[in-house]
Order: sequence, then C-alpha cells, then structure tokens
Amino acid sequence: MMVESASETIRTTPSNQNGVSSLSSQSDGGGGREGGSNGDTNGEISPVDLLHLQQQQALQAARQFLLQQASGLNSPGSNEVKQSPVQVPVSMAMMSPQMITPQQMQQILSPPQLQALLQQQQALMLQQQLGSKQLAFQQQLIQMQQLQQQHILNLQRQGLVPLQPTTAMQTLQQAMCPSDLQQLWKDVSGVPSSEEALKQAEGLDLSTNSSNSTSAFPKAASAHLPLHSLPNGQSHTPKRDSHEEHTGSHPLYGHGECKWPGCEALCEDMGQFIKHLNNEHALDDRSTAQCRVQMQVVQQLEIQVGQMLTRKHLNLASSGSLLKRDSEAYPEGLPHPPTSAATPITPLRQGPSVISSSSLHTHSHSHTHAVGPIRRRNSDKYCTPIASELAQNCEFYKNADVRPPFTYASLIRHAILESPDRQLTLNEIYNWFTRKFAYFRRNTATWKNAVRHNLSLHKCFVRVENVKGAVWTVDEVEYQKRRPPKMTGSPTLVKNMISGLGFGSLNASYQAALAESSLSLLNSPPLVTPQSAPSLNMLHVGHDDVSSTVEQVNSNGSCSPTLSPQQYSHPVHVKEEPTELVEEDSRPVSLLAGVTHSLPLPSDERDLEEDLPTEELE
DNA sequence: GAACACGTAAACAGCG
DNA sequence: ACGCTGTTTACGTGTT
Repeated sequence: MMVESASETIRTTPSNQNGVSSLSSQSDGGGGREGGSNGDTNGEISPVDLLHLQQQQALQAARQFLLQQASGLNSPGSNEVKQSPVQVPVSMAMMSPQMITPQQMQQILSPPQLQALLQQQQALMLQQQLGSKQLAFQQQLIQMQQLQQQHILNLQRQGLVPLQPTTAMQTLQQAMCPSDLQQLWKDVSGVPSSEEALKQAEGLDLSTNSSNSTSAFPKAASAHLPLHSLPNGQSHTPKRDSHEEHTGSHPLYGHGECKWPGCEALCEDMGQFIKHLNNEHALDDRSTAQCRVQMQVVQQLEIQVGQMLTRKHLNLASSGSLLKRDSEAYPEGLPHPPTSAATPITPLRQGPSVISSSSLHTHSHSHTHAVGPIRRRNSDKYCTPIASELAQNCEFYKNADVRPPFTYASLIRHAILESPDRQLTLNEIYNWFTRKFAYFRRNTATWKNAVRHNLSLHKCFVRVENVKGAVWTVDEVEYQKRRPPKMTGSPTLVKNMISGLGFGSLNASYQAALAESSLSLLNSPPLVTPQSAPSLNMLHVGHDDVSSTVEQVNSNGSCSPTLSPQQYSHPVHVKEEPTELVEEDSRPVSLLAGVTHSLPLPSDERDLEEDLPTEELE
C-alpha cells in the first residue's frame, strides 16, 4: 500500500531478484537446469528417422493412389467416403526439430507445443525400439486429425467453410481455392506439398521451391478434379480449352513466370508460357497423379474427420454413461466435439489443453518486464482437464522444465482434490507442485508466494484448522462460481494462434505442435450456442465451460450419485469471510469438496473429480 | 476504456 | 532472529 511509487523502483532494483529473474528465467532458466533435457535429447535421433518415415509414407501414398487408379475405382470427384484399408499417411507433421535447442524450443513454443513435440519424439523412440511403425503412425494419425480439426475450425471461423461435419473436407474443397488446399496440405501434413512427397517418391527433379503456391494448383487439377475455385476466387469449371490459355490470363501465369508449384520458370509472354506449360507441365500421368494424390489426401482427410467424429461420438457415449452427458450436451444432429488424443473428454467445464497465445507471446518474444511468464487464463478457462492432462503427461511435466498450462488455482485445486482426503497442508501443496512439475523446482519463492496468494485470495480455497495444523480444501461451488458466467471459445485466441504469431514462419513440426495444441480449441466452448447458430455444427465443440457448467450440472447432478458433492463435515472454522454466508446461498455446500469422501472413486477418478457437480440450481 | 482474471512482487502479522 | 504461514495490496498484462 505504501509502495505505489516504490514498486516501480523496486522492480528494477537488484534486490528484486525473484521478480526479475523469474521473468528472465523463462529463458535463462534453461541455461541453469535443463529440465527438459530428457525429452530434448530424443530429438537428436528423430530427424533422420522422421524423414525416412515421411518419405516412406509419401511413397506409400503415391503407390496406393496409383494402385487405386489402376484398378479403376478412383473417381476423384466423388466425395463418397472410400474405406481405404490403409490410411493415407498424411500425418507427416513431425518434421524434425533439427537444430533447435531445447531452450530455443521453449522460447518459441508454449508448453503444450513442446509437450506435443516431445510426445511425438517419445512415440517415435518407442516405435523404433519396438521395431514397429504402427504406434507412431497411429499417433500421427491422431495428430493429423487434430490438425484437420483445427484447420477446419479456422476456416469455419473465417466463414470459409459451411459446417457439414460429415463432409468437412468436401466443403473444404469447395470453399478453398486450390492454393488454399495446398497450403492446407502443407500446414496439415507438415510437408511442403504432396508434390514434394511425390517428388521424393518418384525421384523427380522438379524445383525444390514449392513454397510460393500463389496459384499453385496445377491446371490438371482443375481439369480433372472438382475444384472449382481459383486462387482469385473466381469460378473455374474444369474447362481446358486452349482459348482460355490464349486470352492473356492464366491461373498459372503471372508476373512473367509460371506459377506451377515449384516451377517459377520465366515466360515473357503468354505464348511462351503456353509453350512452357505444354512442354513442362503437360497433362501427363505424372501431373495427373500429383493432383490425384492431392485429392486422395484430401479425401482421406475427410475420411479421417469422419472417423474422428465417430470416435468422438463413441467416447462421449461411453463417458456419457457415467455422466449422462451425451444426449443432453449434444443435441441430435450436432456433431460431438472432436477429441484429441491428448485431451480426452473431461466433461464438466473442462476443455482441452490450449496453448495460450499469451504464453506463446511470452515465450517467444515478449520479454516485457516483471510480469512473469504468462497468464494461463485461457488454459484455465477452457482447458482445465488437468486431471486428464496431467495423467497423460505426468512424466512430461515431471521431467520437462516446462510450465504447466494451468493457473495456480486450478493446480492447487487439483492437488487438493487428488489427495486422499482432499485436503492438503500448504507444504503438501508445495510438495505436490515440485513433485509433479519440474518447472516448480526452481524459483521457489516466486511460485510459492503465488500459491499462498492464490490460496488466500480465492474463496474456493478453504482453510481448515486441523489437529495438526491447517489444511486447505476446495470449495467446488466457489471454484465454479469464480468463473465468469459467460465465456466463449476465444476466437481471438484462435486467430492469434493460427494466423498470427509468426505461425507461418515456424517449422512444420512446430506448426504441427502448435496446431495440435491449438486444436484443443475444438473442445473449447462454442462460439455460439447451438440454438442461436445451429449451422455452426463443427463449431459446437463442447459445453465445457462455465456457461454450460451449470446446465450440465443440472442435468447431471441428480443422476450421478457417485458424483454428488462429497459430504463434508468438518467442525472447524473456515477462513473468515464476513459476507460469505450470504453468498453461500445458505446451502451447506461451501465445503462440499472437503475432506471426507467415502466413495472409492474409479481409477479415472480424477477425470471425474474435475466434473464434480456443483449443485448450482439456477 | 472498464471490468475482470491472472501472475508476480512485496509488505505485514502471527506463530513456533 | 528466523522461517513459515497467511493475508493483503499493488501492479502489469491479457481478455472480454
């Protein structure tokens, strides 16, 4: 209070070591202790194998396509789902981290991204050890699906794609210009294009530059494939008459050079271009195959989207058996929110782990002053599947010096709820933090202070006098209450993550990791309610946030006895809060998350814990 | 721009 | 005196 002016000076004084270093420790901390070294070292062996895998996958894709084409069953335009026995290896998102150091990675990437990368690498390690590609491939497939979701979501939010989940890729094709499609392929697959893959597969000697796909789709595509839009947005039905080619404008010709992906041949005029086109880019088998591979990829993406949605549906159905969430939360006709492998459904208020744009900012380039690492608000708001997240990435956080994407409050809450008695002393909370997170093994003064601060500040943490001292418990009602009642899916977050932040400049692998992280946005609360915008099916991705918490609680609470609030009986005095009686709504549930619970919870207890009904009745 | 949430820093008090 | 615990205030930043 007396430090209003002093506070500024204090921040700059050397005495404020914690304050300053805590910020700088985001970068320099890695210099001190290499918390994430175990995961990072994995990256050293992965690049070559990844490339091999990628090449093999590309080869496989091309061969598969050619086989299908030879068998005559391929009709590129048909959008009917082909049940290919082999998944097209579109998941090539794992480009090698290459020369990036762990520290750099941490600065570039947010923890979930790093986590994604490390997971990928670990999965590949395991795969190598097992001598089987199956595992990694499946994981990549999942990640692929996640990336698809993210892209679709992104497009939807930009209004590019109507929302028909079962034909997501179909609409994608219709809505996107070829260059967008190719860019999508790049982004999604992590490889420059299927053309590149094909080059690798066939040993073609095309130019390696495929990055400038301004109007990248070959004419053969428009001739053979039902891609109607052109880069400039105009409708372009597959007419391939020479007339068009001589009119002076050609989708593949601009600024005096051929815009065939990877070509860039200089052509002084249209005639020369046409000549070049006929010579170099004739509609031969090769170019056709390229395009069809593209299409095949797109179709497979569609298939995967469908499978993913189906799987999601099943997951929801199974989890709904416990939580009775399925039918209520997802009206018929509405697709269920896709699930990422890393973010299983945690029904109540729990979104997936989302990287926060702010975190990315902070880690990447925001070295603003003493305001610490990041605000984890987003993660807290939308992606607090702490239980599942931690359960799945326990080892990661334990070993990697990466800040968990959760707020202190949610971490504390989780620590408390995870404890046998749902109560912890302050020191036990400390220990939980250090035990679970390598990140919290340093700068102890800072985060411990934050923990204490949070405990005191938030009403959801209830101090209970014990015989042995004081313990902290969680008032679940308050915890739910403290969320603002109305939250949306943070479209700005999506925008920031996808379009901004130098996203395009990132290596494909980082993009993949980023996308994987951001993909969890699909599990974030809907931008609009299904009622108000039923067309935004794909965007309805879960009533996971506070706004829906109450409703879900209402529908769930009475039907899931095992999830009812724990009976709390503790004869102790709580943190004094004069006005609390009024706010507690006179219901004796202020300590509902208290110490004693007699019901042994299932193994996935923590997932359920996250969903403790709060008996809010409005 | 205001309100809010969050993270961080810091002062302070009580206690062992 | 010291450290721990707990409370409180202040401030910067990001989000809504």
